Amino acid sequence: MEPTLNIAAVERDTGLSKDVLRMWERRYSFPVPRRDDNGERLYSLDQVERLRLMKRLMDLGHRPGKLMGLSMPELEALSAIRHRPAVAGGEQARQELKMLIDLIRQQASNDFSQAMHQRLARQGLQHFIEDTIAPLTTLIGEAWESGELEVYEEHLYTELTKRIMRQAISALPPCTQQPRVLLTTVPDEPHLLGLLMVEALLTLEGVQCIPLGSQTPLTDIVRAVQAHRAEVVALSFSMAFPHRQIAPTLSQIRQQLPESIDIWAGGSGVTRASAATGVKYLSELSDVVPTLKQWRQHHLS
Amino acid sequence: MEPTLNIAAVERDTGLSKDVLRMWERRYSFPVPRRDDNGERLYSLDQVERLRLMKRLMDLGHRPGKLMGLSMPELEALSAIRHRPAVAGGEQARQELKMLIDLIRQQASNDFSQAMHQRLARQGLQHFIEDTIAPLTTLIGEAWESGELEVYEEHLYTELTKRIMRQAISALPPCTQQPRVLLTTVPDEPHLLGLLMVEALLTLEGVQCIPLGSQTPLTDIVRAVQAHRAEVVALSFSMAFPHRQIAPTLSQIRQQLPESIDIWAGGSGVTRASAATGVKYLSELSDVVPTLKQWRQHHLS
DNA sequence: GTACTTATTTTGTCCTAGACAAAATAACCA
DNA sequence: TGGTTATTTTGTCTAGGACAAAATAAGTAC
Repeated sequence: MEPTLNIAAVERDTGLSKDVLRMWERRYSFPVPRRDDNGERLYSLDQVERLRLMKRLMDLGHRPGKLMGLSMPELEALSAIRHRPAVAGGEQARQELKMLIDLIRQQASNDFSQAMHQRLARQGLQHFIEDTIAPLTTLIGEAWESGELEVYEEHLYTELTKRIMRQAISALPPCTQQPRVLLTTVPDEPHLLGLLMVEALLTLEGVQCIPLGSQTPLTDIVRAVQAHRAEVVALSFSMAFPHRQIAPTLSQIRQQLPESIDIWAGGSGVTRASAATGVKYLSELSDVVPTLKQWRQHHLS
Repeated sequence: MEPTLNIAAVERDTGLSKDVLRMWERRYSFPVPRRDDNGERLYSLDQVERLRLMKRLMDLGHRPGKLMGLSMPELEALSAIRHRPAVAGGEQARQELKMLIDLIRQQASNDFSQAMHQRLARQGLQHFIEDTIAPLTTLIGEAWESGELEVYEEHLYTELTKRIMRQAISALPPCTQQPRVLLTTVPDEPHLLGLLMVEALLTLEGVQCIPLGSQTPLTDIVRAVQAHRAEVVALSFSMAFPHRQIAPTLSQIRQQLPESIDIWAGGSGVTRASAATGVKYLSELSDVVPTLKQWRQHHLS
């Protein structure tokens, strides 16, 4: 007797909303789940598996209409294609990073943490971020996109890496220089790793950071900015965040904050988002420090 | 021109689902939002504020039907009532904890972190968790329930405390003893602090912990257990998690895992949940170590 | 009065099916 | 080839009906 999932469970497991699941059934005749005595949908594990794959492909820019006609092997083939260029840097550097990922895949968390700590000690925080964490996170992202990595492996990587980052940040001396930057993500966006990298880079530049963690309601972001007298709000959006919602979300925050306060939006999700007025988009990690310098030049002269 | 929120924004800001918002409007005639040209709901800030308050009260066990008739001052009065007994321990201990909370409220994050580090060094990890973090988190919870604390203050507390905890955990030596415990939360449950306390206590007992962070899809929890050959899955549910969903969620995981694997469910949310078969409920942090000892006695003899 | 069982109310989540706007693409023209 | 305009695609909103599980009230036995 195979287990089945109701529509709420499928929403949680796939990230596709109930509305979308029902609409696809209406429009494309997929997925058509069984029904229980009460007429409620019961999805099979196969259907959920396919939906997860389709969601992953859609986060890469594919459209549901095109994916519907494809068979499972065709979808997997599509997923294996590299969509973005591989990590820059020498072949040796790349091999080293691959080895770190292999540790995650072999469930060798202790070895992974130890190796990362060593790299941090050797490279120093700034280079550790630029040359290890950033490219490694990109590699992890690519591996996930192409289906080589399980979600739980990505979770483990993220959790272990967050620990190292937070540890490194709290080892830095407290800062008192301008500006004060409030860092967080909006609801439905749990990914915090990119923002931690930003926080580390900013802290290295002497910026006072106020880290609110992830998923702060917009109302509370606005209130926190006022309470902390922050001059900048930094928000991050991942690929998985519904990119249609990014611009309206940013506009809503913009609307409730005085013009004098900067909003910086970053993360791999923003590249596919339409622009909101009065918001600075940082598409690369390397944009952070120049944007900061620009702010200081503009406000501290 | 006052800003207005559409139904999706209200869902994000209040945690009340669109279905619930529409149903309340139909049933109780609150909230009745304005409509745009397209007939879509536009909620005012006042309505959202009231909804946030009602959600907080409902997480405490109040029912919407009773709350609907009340005025805003009456709701606030209701919220100010203590629902759970205050933190145990002497008056002096309590005052010290209150002072820590005050640091958060004064936006003195650095002072807070420093004070916490001092306490950790003084008390040692085990007592730090039992005598500082656990009661402090309870106090924070109470302050939030009674409306004394803003959401962003709770976020800041959580983020700073998570950092200290993670730092303390990674300072411990790697463990090799049985069992292997996989720790995570389910989707829609972002609160990780309680689980970090459990992880620390378990690590102190020599347990191998596999921390997946928060919000792992159920499918991936199951896969991770298999891949890591974990013997125990520890899940945590906060007050804010829809308690109706706890039992079905746990049952679903139970269904997909072999009987030999323990499921431990904890957090302040589980006390209001109905029971799922084959799941151990840990209602208190102090249940963790006894439950572990029981497991070891049962499996390692 | 207390403990237990049984009705009733309350409440959230699911359902169908229609509508529309914004984004993405195709078609067109310069 | 580049830029503008139509068309298609897609997600999200809408209304109102239905039902089951949880919570409460009512009833019954001790």
